[in-house]
Amino acid sequence: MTVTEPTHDPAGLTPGADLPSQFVPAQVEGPLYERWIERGYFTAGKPEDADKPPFTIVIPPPNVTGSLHLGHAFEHTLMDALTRRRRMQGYDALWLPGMDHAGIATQNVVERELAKEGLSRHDLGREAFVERVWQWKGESGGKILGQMRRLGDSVDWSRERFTMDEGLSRAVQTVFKKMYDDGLIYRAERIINWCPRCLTALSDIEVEHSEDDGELVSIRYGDGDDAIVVATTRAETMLGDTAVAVHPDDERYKHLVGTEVALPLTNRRIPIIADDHVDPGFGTGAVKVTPAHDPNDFEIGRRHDLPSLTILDERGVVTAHGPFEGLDRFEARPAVVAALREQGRIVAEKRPYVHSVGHCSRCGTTVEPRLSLQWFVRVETLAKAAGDAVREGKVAIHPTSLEGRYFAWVDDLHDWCISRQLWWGHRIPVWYGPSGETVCVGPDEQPPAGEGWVQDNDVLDTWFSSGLWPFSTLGWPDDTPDLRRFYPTSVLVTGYDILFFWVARMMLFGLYAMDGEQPFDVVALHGMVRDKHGKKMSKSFGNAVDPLDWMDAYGSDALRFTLARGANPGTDVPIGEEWVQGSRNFCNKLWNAARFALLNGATTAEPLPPAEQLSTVDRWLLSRLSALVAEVDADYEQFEFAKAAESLYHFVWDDFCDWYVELAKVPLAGGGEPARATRLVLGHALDTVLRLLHPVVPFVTEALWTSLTGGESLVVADWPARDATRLDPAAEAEVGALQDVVTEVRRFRSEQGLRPSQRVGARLAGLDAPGIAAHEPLIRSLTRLEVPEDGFAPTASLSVRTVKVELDLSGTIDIPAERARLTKDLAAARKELETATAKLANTDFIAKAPEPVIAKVRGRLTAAESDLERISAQLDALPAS
RNA sequence: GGGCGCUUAGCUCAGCGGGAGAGCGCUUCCCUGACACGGAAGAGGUCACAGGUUCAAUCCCUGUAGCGCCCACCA
Repeated sequence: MTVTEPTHDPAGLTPGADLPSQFVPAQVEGPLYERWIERGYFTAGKPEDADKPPFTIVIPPPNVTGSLHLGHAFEHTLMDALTRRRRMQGYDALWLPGMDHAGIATQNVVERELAKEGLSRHDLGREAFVERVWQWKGESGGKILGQMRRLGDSVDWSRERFTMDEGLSRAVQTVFKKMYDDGLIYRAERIINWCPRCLTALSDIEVEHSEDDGELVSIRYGDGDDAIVVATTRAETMLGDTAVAVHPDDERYKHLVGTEVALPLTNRRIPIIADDHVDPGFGTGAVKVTPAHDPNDFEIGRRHDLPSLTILDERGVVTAHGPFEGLDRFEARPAVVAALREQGRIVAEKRPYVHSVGHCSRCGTTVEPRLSLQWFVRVETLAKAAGDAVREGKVAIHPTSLEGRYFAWVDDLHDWCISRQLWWGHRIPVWYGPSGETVCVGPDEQPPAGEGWVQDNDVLDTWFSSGLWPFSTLGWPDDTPDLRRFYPTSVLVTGYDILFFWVARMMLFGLYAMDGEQPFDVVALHGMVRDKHGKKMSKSFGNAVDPLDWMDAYGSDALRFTLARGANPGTDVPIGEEWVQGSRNFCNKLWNAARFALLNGATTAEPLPPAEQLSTVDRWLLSRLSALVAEVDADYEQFEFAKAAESLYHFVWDDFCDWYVELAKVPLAGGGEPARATRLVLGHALDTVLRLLHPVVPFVTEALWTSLTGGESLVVADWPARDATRLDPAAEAEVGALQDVVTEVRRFRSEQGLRPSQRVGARLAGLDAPGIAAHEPLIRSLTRLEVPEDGFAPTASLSVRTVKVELDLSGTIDIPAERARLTKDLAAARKELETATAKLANTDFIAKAPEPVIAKVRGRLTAAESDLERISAQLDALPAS
């Protein structure tokens, strides 16, 4: 290492520079990110990396019009940590960024903007509207990119993609065409979920069900002996009834099956039919059948060849039915009931009834089942393959407890409605001819020319294009170097909430389009970020947090570390500002530990000396460090970020700062060979910890590491190797004993009310025992016990393990306090003795418990015995107050 | 209506067959020459309830209560 003259550099970016006493994230983050970008560290697939194994993550593309919320920050922290670690491990790591056009969501946002100007999309026309959305995308997308830079995301910006890119659009068209030709995409008239506000079809998962209050009314159809009573929560749909259905075995109605009944309020007569679907136990056992407005009824209608009568238009307004025409469905409902009541046909009054109602996941409007002509994906064979890929272990789902949800969905999937009556999205590449021809147009084909040909007006479900993301972003359908190198992707990191929306769809498409090759090897599912009381974050509830606010206040590292600490696989993450403050404190602690080390000449310029040349304390730290490397490495591998972060936190704060640094002050002050060794241990331990922490907290670690080592960058530094040779149980035991002694003396001091500044002379005995030998200076340093002067007169004593400490309290000992303390300890020791004795007296225990367990209890017994003896003696020796 | 999960310190959560843990909060003392975004020492829990299995249960099994999530075309 070249020796650099220390200069004042508040950012701490210059090797050898002085560090300020507080870590100031704002001074470090921007310059470091710039530097990383300039040096091209995040660019994958460079020629010189050709020999490295590839590692790929594609980002779950955020909605262009949005901004990143804490959930994104969480997800990005995990992906960045995985990517950075792999890069350090010597992989050619690609984290591919990008955004989603998010069809319906984006269109809604832009329409809302237009509404402020008093315009609708129809005022602009399709082309101008789409142009407007592109414009909006340009403005809005920038915010997300800025947030990603703030977070420190190590994405490969040269490969950024957007689902409406030309290349990705080609991929969409190619898949559509292939599926169309394979008969996996078809057009049909079906009952679909319709949003009367968004004016488009929705897929099943875009409908959210909630338990809503409704009213069940019973209506009498027909008169006299032929009368039949039906119940409904949607009275207005009776206008479209084309039958009444009963169960075939229902004796009450057998005589009526095959007859007709007059439909009230209209002059239509409708048949009474028998169908298994009807539950004779529910209500009256008779059901009104409205094929055009209920999926079940549609099926019944098909079975019985009933006509479908549509009575609501696309906005949910009643069409052409006398007095009700022009009424909204929710106005029509009470109007119809009132009219029926007037005719005396309401036989049971309205009854409150809670039932499940579907709502548009985008706008909350009650979904209307609607009969219409739409495009569908035939899902059966694709879903089977998607299920099998997980069953056969080709794709692993983490945590496995969430596999069940995946199977439940994939194994029972209805055909997927993919057409949307929107303008923003991939237009369906199908053209209709003047004489009813239908032509699906591939990406490199020209649409049919000539009079009368028109393209389908609809666009594709936004999840159609995001389902292609793992390969469309890598250049498919072309056989590109990227595709060959980086597909299948390594890990998919995403929330369990879009397991169905996205993960399952990528599986369907990936396996289909890539000839059975899975889109990713592992799916790592994370939970949702919640507020500090575990409540869902939402803007309307007022508990949503902009990650930028916390990054501004506490730094990106603090936010990232907080999120990582909460990342138990698959479980939700509560987060509050106090948590982030705690992480900020941790970063600052780390900063100051490094500052101490640098101030005291810590270095990595020379190799770590062999164990024989190191003190017990040094060997202890390196042993702990060795265990830490193994733990953290294994935890990262299993996506156990919370555990990894926790281990690192405690190593840094407890082992390194509270013990090692304090202990190191003694040899450092002494100089010579011990000081030299200490500087090396400080340097190497810090170096390793910074490497281990870098994936999670990239900024502080980078700033400190370059200062400490003078190295180029942690981003491209090597990941620490596990090294079991530094494990040293003897040193750990010895320092454990030392810690016990120190803690006990401190406790004594504290309970005696002795201030740290108060000089206390003490004589230490029993230091000849193994483990404590030669640690007297350390003990004195950490407990602030002075070497006794002439005329030392001990007035108090305590003993821990083999060590006896006699103190000169100059007659100020607080006898009642000491008696209370000892009495409490005595009681604890007695209890311990009792339980251990009882256990060992149990013959079943002796006979059946494994030997190590018994040995442990024996050990506890002897320890308790000696404690008892020791404490009793101390109590006896205590002068009467 | 199905399926899954949760109930551990004031709060948020780890742990999971053999001596109850963390962070924050709380109490006392301390601005000691890395750090007050700090240091030291503490208090605080019949691990929801009831049975069962076991030498041993917070941990396994059964049931009860409360909470949460997902799925579902029952009028």
